[in-house]
Amino acid sequence: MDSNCPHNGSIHCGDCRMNALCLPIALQADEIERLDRIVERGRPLHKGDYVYHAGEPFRSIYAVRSGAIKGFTVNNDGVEQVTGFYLPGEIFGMDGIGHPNHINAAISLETSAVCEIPFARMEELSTQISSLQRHFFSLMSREITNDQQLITMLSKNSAEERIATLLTSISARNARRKLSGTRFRLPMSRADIGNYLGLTVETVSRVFSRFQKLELLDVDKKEIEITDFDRLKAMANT
Amino acid sequence: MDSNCPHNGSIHCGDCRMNALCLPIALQADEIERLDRIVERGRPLHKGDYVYHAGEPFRSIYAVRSGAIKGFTVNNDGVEQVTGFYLPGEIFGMDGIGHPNHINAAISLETSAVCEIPFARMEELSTQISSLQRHFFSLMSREITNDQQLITMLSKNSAEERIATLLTSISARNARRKLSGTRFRLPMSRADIGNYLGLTVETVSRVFSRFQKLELLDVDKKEIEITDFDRLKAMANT
DNA sequence: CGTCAGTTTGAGCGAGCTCAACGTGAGTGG
DNA sequence: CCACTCACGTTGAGCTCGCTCAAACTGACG
Repeated sequence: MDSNCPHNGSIHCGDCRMNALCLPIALQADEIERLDRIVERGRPLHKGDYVYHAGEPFRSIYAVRSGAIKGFTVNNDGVEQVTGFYLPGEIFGMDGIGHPNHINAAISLETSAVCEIPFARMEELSTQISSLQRHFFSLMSREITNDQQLITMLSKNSAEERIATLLTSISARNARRKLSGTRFRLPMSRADIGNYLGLTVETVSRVFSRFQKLELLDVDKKEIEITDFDRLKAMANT
Repeated sequence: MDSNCPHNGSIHCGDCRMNALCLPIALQADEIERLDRIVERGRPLHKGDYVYHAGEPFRSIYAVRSGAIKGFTVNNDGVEQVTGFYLPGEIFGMDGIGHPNHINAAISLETSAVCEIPFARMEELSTQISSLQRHFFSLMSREITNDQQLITMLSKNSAEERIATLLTSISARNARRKLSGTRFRLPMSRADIGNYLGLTVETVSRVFSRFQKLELLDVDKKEIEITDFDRLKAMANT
C-alpha cells in the first residue's frame, strides 16, 4: 500500500500528516512512540459503517485520519440528533467517558479511516505523561465549548446565520489542514445539516439557494465554492 | 458559626453534606484529606456576585455548596447565552480547562457558597490518585452529554416540552439532595429560563400559566409545586 | 410613597415548518 | 441501451408556534 495514501492502515503517529492536530505539541519522540504502541488502526470504513453504536460498551476514543464522521444521539422516540461532524485530525467518541456505554453513535459519512485509542490504556499513560493528561482535559473542554457555541446558535440565530456559521467553520477546519478554505466538498447530506442546525431539509435547501442568489456561494450539489468569504463571515456569529 | 449552616466556610470535605455528590465514591479517607487541603472555601457570595468573569485567567473549578450559580457566555454582540444552572453538589467552571482564560462567566443567583479547587493542583493530585482522574474525566463527559441533551431540546422540542424538561430536571436534582422533588423554589428568573431554553420571557410566562390551567403545576412567583408529576414527566423529553 | 425590576397578558406578525409536487443522478436489471 | 427505482435535493403554498410590541400588574426597597 502506498505509504502516502490517507487510508493507509500501517502509518505510525510519528509519520502521520495529522499528528500536529490530534497530538499535544509538547510530546517527546519517545512519548509519541509509547502512544503509538497503544493506538489501533482499523480497516477503512465505508459510507454508512458505524464506528460505534449507542449503548455499546465504551472502550475507546477515536481520531479521524481521513474521510468524515457524524456523531449523533437517538432519543427515546427514535428521533436522531446530530451532535457533530468530525474531520481529519479531530477526536471523537468522548461521550462515553465516565459512562459504562456510549451515549452517542458515530457513523462514517464517506470512505474514512480512524485510529482507535483504547481509553483505559490512554488513561494509564496519561498519569505518566502529564502533557498528555493536560491535552485530554483540553480536548474534552474544547468539546464542551463547541457544544455551547452550538447551543447559542440554536437558541439565538436565524437559519441563515446558522448555515453561514457552519460553512465558515468547515472552511476554517479545512484551512487548518492546509486545504482550500473556499472550495470544498461537504461530506454530509442536507438532511444531516438540517438535523445538526435544528432546521428542516427544505429550509437548508432554500438558504443555499438564497446564498447563491446573493453571490456568496457557488453550490453544485455537495461541492461548495465560497465566492464572498467576508460577507459570509459577517453573517456568521463569529 | 454554626457548623451545620450550609454557608459555613470552615467545613471540611469529609464532613460536607454534599460530598457524596461532588467527590468520587471510591476515595479513601486519607485521599479525601489530601483533596481537602487544596480546596479553598471563599466567603459567601451574594445575588449578582460573579464567581468568575469571561476572559479572566482560568485558575480553578468550583463546587456549589449552597445556593445556585448561573453559567453563561456573552457573544461578540453582547448577547448573553445561559449555558447551565448549577445547584449544590454540582461542579462548574470546566469551560476554562484547556484555555488560558475562562470562556464563560458564572454568577450567583442567590446567596451561595462555593468551594474553589485550584486546577493545577487538582491536575497534579489526579496523576497520583487515579480514581480522582477518572472522576474528573467523568464530570467533564457528563457536562458534554448535558450540553448535548440541551442541543437536542433546542433543536427538536416545543416550548412546553422544554419547560417540562427543565422542571423535571430540577426536581430530580433536588430529590438527589434529599429535598422535595415536587415543591421547590426556582432560583432563576423567567428571563434566565427563557434565555437558557431559547425562548422569550413572554413564552415562558405563558407556558407556566398554561401548565397551571392544565393542573400540572401550582405556580406562585418562583415557588413551584408539581401537582401532576407523571403528566409533566410525560411532556418532557426523557 | 414612588421607583424599578420582574412578571403577566393581549394582539398581530413572520420565520420556518408542513405538506405536496417535481427534478436529478446513481445504481440495477432487462 | 433504455427503463425503472430510490435516495436526495429543490421549489411552492399555506399555516402555526413563538416572537415582537405594548400595556398593565406585583412586590421589594429606598
